[in-house]
Amino acid sequence: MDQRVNKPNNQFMNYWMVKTEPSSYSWEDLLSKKEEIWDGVRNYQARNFLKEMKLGDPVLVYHSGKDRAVVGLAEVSEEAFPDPKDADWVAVRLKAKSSLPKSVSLQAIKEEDRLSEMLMLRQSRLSVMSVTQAEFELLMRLSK
DNA sequence: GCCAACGTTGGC
DNA sequence: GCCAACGTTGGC
Repeated sequence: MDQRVNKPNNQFMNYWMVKTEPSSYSWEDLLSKKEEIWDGVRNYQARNFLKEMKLGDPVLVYHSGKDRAVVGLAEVSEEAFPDPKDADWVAVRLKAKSSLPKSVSLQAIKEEDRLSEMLMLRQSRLSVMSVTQAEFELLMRLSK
């Protein structure tokens, strides 16, 4: 089933999640910088997702490591372009939107049946992944 | 600190 | 093309 939804301008909108290890780059870093090139992704599946990202798509930011929680909401502010460090790969630009009022922990995600199919659970090592509209909306509700 | 799950590399 | 060895990620 196609989980995408029409935007007013008739383009498809997708929902995404990116993982980051806060000790190397945190949500707070993105918040204070407002915008950042999201590069360094060296996995083919993740690269394919980066290439599918469209301007304005919502992007959830997840902290791996000690935090293990979805902490912030960003959006795609520039679609895929060659990774400045290695043109065989791609990067996007992300713009911080808002911190989640309440972060959603990995544990909370695991305890929620309706999130049991999430890619982040099925493929725990993937650092860029798609999120269905239903999953996105439920996560946003859990963050309030 | 350990380990499972992957992904990559290199010998054959 | 197979597979063992190795490196990395990320949860526990």
